Amino acid sequence: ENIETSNTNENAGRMENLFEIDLMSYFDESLKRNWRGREHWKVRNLKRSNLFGSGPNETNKLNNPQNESNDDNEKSKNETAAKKKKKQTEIDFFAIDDHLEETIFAPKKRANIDLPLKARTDDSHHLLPPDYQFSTKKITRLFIKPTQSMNLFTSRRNLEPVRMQNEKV
Amino acid sequence: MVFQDSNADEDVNTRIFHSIADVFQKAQVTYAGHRKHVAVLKKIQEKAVSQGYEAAFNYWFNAVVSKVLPLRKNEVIGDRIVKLVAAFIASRERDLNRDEADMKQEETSEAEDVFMRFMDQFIRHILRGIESKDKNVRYRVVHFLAMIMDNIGELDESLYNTLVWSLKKRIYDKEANVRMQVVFCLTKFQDDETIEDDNNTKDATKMLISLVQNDPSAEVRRAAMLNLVVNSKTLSFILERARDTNQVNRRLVYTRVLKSLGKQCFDHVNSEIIDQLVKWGLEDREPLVRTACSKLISHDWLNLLGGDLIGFLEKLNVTESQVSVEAMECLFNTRSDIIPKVTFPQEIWLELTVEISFLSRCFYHHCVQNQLNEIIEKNFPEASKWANYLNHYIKQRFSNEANEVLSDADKYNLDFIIKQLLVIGNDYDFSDEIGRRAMLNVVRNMLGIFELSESLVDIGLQVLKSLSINEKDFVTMAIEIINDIRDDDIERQEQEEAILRKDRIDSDDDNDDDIESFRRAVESRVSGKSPPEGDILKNLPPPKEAGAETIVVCLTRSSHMLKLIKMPLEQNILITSLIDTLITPAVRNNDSKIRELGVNNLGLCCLLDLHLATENMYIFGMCVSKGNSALKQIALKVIIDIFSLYGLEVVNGEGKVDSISLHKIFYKVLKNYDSPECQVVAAEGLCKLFLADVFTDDDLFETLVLSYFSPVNSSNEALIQSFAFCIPVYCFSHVNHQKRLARIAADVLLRLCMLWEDLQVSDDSEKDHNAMLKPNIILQQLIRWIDPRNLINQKEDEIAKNSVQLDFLLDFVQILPRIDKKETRKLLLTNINTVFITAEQEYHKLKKLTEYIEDLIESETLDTVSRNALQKFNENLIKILDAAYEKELHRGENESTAHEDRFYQLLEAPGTDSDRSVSISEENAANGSGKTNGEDQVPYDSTKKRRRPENDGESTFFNDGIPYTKESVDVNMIAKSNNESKNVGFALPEADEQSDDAMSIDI
DNA sequence: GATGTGTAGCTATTGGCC
DNA sequence: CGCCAATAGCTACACATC
Repeated sequence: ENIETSNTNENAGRMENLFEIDLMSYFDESLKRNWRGREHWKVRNLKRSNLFGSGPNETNKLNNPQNESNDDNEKSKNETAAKKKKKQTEIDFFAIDDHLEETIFAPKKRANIDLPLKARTDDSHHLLPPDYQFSTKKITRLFIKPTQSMNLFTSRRNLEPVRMQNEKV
Repeated sequence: MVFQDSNADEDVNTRIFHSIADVFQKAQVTYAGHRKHVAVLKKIQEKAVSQGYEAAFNYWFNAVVSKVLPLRKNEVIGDRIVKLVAAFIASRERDLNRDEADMKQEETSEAEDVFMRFMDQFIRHILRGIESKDKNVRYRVVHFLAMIMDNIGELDESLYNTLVWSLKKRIYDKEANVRMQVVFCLTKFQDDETIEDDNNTKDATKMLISLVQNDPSAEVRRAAMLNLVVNSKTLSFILERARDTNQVNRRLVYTRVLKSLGKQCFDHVNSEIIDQLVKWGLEDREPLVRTACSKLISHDWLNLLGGDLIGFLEKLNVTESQVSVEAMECLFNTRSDIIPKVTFPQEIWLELTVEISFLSRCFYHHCVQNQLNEIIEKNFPEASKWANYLNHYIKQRFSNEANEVLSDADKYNLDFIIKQLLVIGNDYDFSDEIGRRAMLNVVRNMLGIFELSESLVDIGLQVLKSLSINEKDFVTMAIEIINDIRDDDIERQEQEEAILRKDRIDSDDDNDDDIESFRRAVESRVSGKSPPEGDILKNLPPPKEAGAETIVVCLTRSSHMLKLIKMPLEQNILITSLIDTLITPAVRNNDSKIRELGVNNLGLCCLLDLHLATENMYIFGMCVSKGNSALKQIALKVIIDIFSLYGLEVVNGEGKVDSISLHKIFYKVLKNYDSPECQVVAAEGLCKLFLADVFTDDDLFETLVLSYFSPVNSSNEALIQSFAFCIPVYCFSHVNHQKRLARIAADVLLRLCMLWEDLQVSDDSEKDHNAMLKPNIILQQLIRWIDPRNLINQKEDEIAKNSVQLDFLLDFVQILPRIDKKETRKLLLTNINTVFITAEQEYHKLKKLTEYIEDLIESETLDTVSRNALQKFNENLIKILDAAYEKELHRGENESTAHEDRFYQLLEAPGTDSDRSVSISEENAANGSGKTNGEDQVPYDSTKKRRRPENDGESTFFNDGIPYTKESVDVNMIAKSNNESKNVGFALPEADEQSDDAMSIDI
């Protein structure tokens, strides 16, 4: 009996550990592009799990599959037509258009064709800030005893001194 | 041929036109036949010239080109014609050069004149469009120019000036594509300056340098980067792009710039920069950049150096390098073919250089990682020999003559070599007892060396631990080393003293005194009493303790030792005595360095014993609130680590520090932007503690979130990045976490909006303006954080039922009227449609929300944008509401009718006052906290009420109306808690009372 | 300024070629 | 065997549109 229970405990612990590690790498993976924070976070990150209707409109679409296919056909037709139009327009170099140059060389008047002054210089020189490489690993490590780390996700309210990792220098 | 001789002027004219048009007509369709087309054009031109119709040719040529100018970028027709013209011009110029080479002087000058006239008028013609209001025309003009730049020949000076002047103006064109082509043009003007002229960089180059840094378009910067001439002045501007915000630009530094630099790179770029570049490359967030960098190192550079790894390490300046470990790892991993070629002959171990020792360390590590045991055996000696080698270098470094013989650089290098040997030793196979003992001896002796550098102490102790039988053995040995150092010092002091006295005594002719004073000195040291005064005057006071320097040395060793152990304190008397004899006195010491080390040591001990930690929380708290910056930071780390380990057990109890006091300390540190480093520690630490559910206080969490958005912290990169990582991890890791944010989100938003509005009117220029995010961005961010779809471990139906965003919206619509400016409200309202609402959510909440929304639509004086957004939202909401109603009906049928009745009531009497006053919070109290496993002890409702604007003054932390400024932490709370409990609080004096004296506390 | 579409700049694979 | 084009597929960025 004893052996068995200890085994199951061990397994449970192992599972927990796996779970913890999984979660850690999940967050590291999904947040690694948001490191600059604030205005630099991008919408594309953490792709919404579109497993199910991701919005109120979804129901409508599901109700009218026929319309959709029709739309699709029309769309594809329109698209190809538009593309052909764009690509097919040839220029008639024989036609003489006296007004062409008047218009294309027309003085700019007031139309501003210049970059606004404040956009011409940038204090950051468009360079990335130093990357402090925050990660679950960094977060879980103790500050003054980096060889020891805590569990974040499992064992809420923690926290036995878990996992001593001797790290190489 | 289309045109033939004709007498009629008009006729020739039109024929020229038609001929040209014909070529262009055909050339626009395909690139095929361009060579022929160019030839035809040349023929036409020659014929026209020969007939005296040169001007006509030029005129019609311009005319057809004009037709192409309005074509936008990537329009193939435009591209083809541009290429055609460029090919024509290039061909003409080639002919001229060839003729010149063939010495056909007469013909050449004539043809050259024709060509120059043609170019002159053609360029003048297209330049007419360089400031066209049509961006496409501007684009095509500069496009033409860029393509013909190479073959432009010699220009008339006035035209040259006009051209340069026009281009200079266009580097600030609104359109990035125009600017990009201008860059291509400008590159041609810097060609002749590869010969460096020290103080006279060409205008074109200067402009490109400015553009490479300042242009808002990544593509323009890229163009400038790739086209700048490479010389000592430009190179740093080019290489700097390894940190460009644009991923492609970063990558190109490695795949293009550095690659093509080849060997020059090592000759002209100093090692610090190379190291930095490699570090940036290998640590980049983008895998593509990382692979580009590793490819550069492991293929291009390695081949360039002919596989010379030592040479490579020299280039990196290995002793100073930050990335050499990663670089070597990358090399070994991507080029496994070099592994068998690396060998370490026996002789080498006594002739190590920094590079070789480092290579061996990385190589050893790689072999261990990949279990290449044969290779290890082949190259690395057995343990006892290894110990000898190690000892060889230690002796060399620390022998008595060392100080005279070795330069500082020598010592530095020897330290480096010793470290590498120790790192290898740490992983060595010590199953052979003789080898183990040998190594143990060497390392033990080394650790006893007074002058040993801290990094060697660190790795030395690690090796010692690897060599020890068990942790107790390790601690025994380590403490023995520490005690020896201390005793030696005391002994030395006593000897010195004795010698001093002996000198005196010798002159006094008395020997007995010596022994007598020694006895007294020992006595006083033991008893702690000072000797009688008369003796002090006579003799030097006997030392009770080791000197300051020695204490530092001991504390350094003990802290590195404590870092490595996990055995509970109660099993280890030795450490307890270490605390009494070394650590506690250090904490009380007046020397700040010693005190910091002491606190650090004490902290490490606390991590081994809950009781000790509890006892010392007060001291650590005092250190944070009173200490200088360094001490503050250490103590803060200790507190956080203790909490991380033990949770709240260490506070809140008889004789314990109460957690509110500690909260207050955290607030204070978090808001003290005079010491940003401490802010970061506090932020990261608090995030940890919240994540581990050690802390669950809403107000403290709100402070965290406000810190993230607060403009005063905008320049604290580490803080921002810490939050950018931690807050989402927190929110997405548990429903309760997300709920916590949702509870405070509306309040956060309100405060920040008010702050933002204040900033808008204050005329503190644009800096402050940019320092803060716009409210709509903040809202988006908040909404994202509380989006249940981002939660981990959630099933679909759970997500659909989750109503945190709905709760937030209910708060949101209520704070909305408190935002003064219509503009701000508009910014917020346009984002309302991103909120996640489903029919699975609680019906009454949905219902309530529609009422609020409809109210908003009716009552508010709204601009169209907001109204549209609201109406769109409302439409969706109503649909969902209907669906929810259906569901509710079904459920009602199955379960009880009590609910149903209520819903009917709600439906039938929408919007009546009585209905509205059925407060949401009532429901929340029931639903909000009931399901939370009791983790959220604060009932949803009460927190919320407290936060309602009307009650603001009572107990919210930020009752001064302006969010997050200065001293907005309330003192009441602390005072209150102090009165209530017997807990120990911190008397926190104002800043002016701070002094180091406050630190001399007794335990 | 949110949105969808288009594009540049890659990577990886294939098959033909010397 | 390595080299090259051609091809498909990918993502972050740029552009267009309302």
